[in-house]
Amino acid sequence: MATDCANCPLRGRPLFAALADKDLAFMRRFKVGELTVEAGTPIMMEGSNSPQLFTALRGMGIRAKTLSNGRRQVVNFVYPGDFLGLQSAVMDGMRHTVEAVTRMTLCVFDRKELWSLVRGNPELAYDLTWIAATEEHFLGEALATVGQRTAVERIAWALVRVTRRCEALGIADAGRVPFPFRQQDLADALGLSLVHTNKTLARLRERQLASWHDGILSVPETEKLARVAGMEGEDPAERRPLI
Amino acid sequence: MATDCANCPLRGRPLFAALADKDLAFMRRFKVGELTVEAGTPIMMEGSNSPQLFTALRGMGIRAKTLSNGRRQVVNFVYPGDFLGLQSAVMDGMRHTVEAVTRMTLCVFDRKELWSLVRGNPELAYDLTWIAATEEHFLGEALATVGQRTAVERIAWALVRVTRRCEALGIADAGRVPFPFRQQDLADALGLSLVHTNKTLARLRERQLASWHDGILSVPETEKLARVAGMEGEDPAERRPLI
DNA sequence: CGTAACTTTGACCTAAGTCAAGGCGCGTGG
DNA sequence: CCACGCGCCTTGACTTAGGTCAAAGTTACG
Repeated sequence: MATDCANCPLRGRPLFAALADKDLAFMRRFKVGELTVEAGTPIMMEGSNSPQLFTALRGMGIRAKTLSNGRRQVVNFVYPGDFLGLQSAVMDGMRHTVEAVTRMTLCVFDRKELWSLVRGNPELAYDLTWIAATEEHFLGEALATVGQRTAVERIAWALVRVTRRCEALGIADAGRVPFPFRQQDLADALGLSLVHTNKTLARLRERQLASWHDGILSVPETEKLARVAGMEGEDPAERRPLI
Repeated sequence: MATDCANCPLRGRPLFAALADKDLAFMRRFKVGELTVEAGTPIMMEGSNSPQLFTALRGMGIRAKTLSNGRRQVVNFVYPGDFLGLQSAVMDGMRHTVEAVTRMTLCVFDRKELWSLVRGNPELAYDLTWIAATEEHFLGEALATVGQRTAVERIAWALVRVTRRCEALGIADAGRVPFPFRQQDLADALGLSLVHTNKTLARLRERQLASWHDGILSVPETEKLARVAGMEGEDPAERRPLI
């Protein structure tokens, strides 16, 4: 049975901004159900034009796009609270694939109602723009990372981002956070080869900066790793709207 | 003297979607003036929180961010019709620098009015989201390019994108389009070194696929270059809203 | 137990980076 | 009016970070 938005397990987490009562009411109407998928299931396909929008409630996934030469770029790792499908709604058709990596539960919205949401509820329309702009910002950072940083820096950057995100989500436990992906996924996210990713991770492990086993990433001192990444100047995950 | 939005030289270009009369009226109120800056002028600074938003009317520029190690990532090339400052408005403060590369004319809007725009005019709010989502999509492509393509492919990709953009804008003349940047800028956009960029451009020139002199890029057969880039599956610049 | 999906390691290779030196056009000031 | 300085492009010689190939561990599962 579906959770009521008012009792959403995510809302209230430090990461998410509070929502006014009337906006919550609107959300409730907008939400059409919940979807649970097994690990490995594709949620949205590149090119497809899904009639649904989602918010990840539980579990993790991957956004990726595949080039015509067969190579794959992981665009982002999906964690609870992420909104999926805005591109497909606003442009026409999805521009990347989203796939569940663990079992996931998703909040389902009706795409057709998006317009009525924008029309009827400016706060939520603003939040939507906020989300898109934030995603844009993230991709800018990722681009700068892949374009300008070395392998160690890239990996350190990614691990720090994930750790911070999980901390803000409240799913971190003493520097230990869920990271249920394969090394290949991380490699594809950072434009590195699997082998080099593996070796670089080994070096970070030796230096006691990060270890990652069995889907658990553990970064004892985020600050140290952030210094390795050369990300001193960066803002640590700010509060975001939850739709 | 400022151009009236109704006579905007851009509106009406094939690239841009038409705007309803009442939305135009709204735009007119939203617009507070015009700004002309000389080549080389920074328009928005990383970290700053400019009280203005802009739409590029004439001229070209660069969006870039600088990492703490001093390396620079060019995030995008700015052409007429691009909206500047959404990030700064919605998040807090600009996340990258925007700099004029030629003399530019910008349409100026009052950031404080953004909220009233979202509230009072759902069409425009939707367009705003559209713009952010499109920018996000572009950055995803760029990320995939820098992460997964070789040097030749990257450069070919960038040149094709610019050419297509200019064609849609109606500022292309038989495959010749304005591209007033330095090789260093292109290199920084693609995560390549200046030297390698130069040599790769030379090779494309020899193969008669693209030549670029004195700020003019000329791509005789976009399709051929697109094939070199490995971008067969890609959508050729769709119609976008102009704000 | 066998096999399939990941990770790890070692040996070798190459695309792209770095360094360094010239070239070319333009603006400034002597 | 010339020269010299500066910003940008070009080229060649050499180096290297990271890629590719290949094989052996490790688990998990049927």
